[in-house]
Amino acid sequence: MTNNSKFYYEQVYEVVAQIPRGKVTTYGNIADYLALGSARMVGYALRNYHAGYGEIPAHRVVNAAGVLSGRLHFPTPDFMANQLESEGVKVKHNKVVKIQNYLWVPANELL
DNA sequence: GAGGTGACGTCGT
DNA sequence: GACGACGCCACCT
Repeated sequence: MTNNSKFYYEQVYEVVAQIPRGKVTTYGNIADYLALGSARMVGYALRNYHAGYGEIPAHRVVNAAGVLSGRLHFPTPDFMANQLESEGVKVKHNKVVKIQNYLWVPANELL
C-alpha cells in the first residue's frame, strides 16, 4: 500500500461514526483507542474529512476541555454548537457543559 | 529535501 | 487552581 496513512483516517471516521446521538468524545480518547500516539492526528483526520469521505458526526468530537475547537472548520461557526444542542448536549460559549455527563469513550463502549 | 504549522494533551511552575 | 511551555506525528509550502 502506498497510502497507508489514509487508512488511519478512515479509522477515525469509523469511530466518530459510532458516536451515539446526544454523546460526545474527545480527540485524546480516539487517539488512544486507535493508538495513534498523538491527539493531533485525530484533528488532522477530521480536517481532511473535508475532502468528502461522507457525512460523520464530527460535531460530536471536542477537545479534552470540552471546547468546540473545530467549530471554525464547519460550514457555519454555529453549526457545531447548534447541532449539539439539538441532540440534548448543553453548550455554552462554544464549550460543552458537564462534558463528563455526555462523554463517550470508544475503548469503553466498542471495547 | 528541509522547515513550519496545526480540529490537542500532558507536565511543570 | 490557573497559566505557560514542550512534545507528538502527518500534511503543506
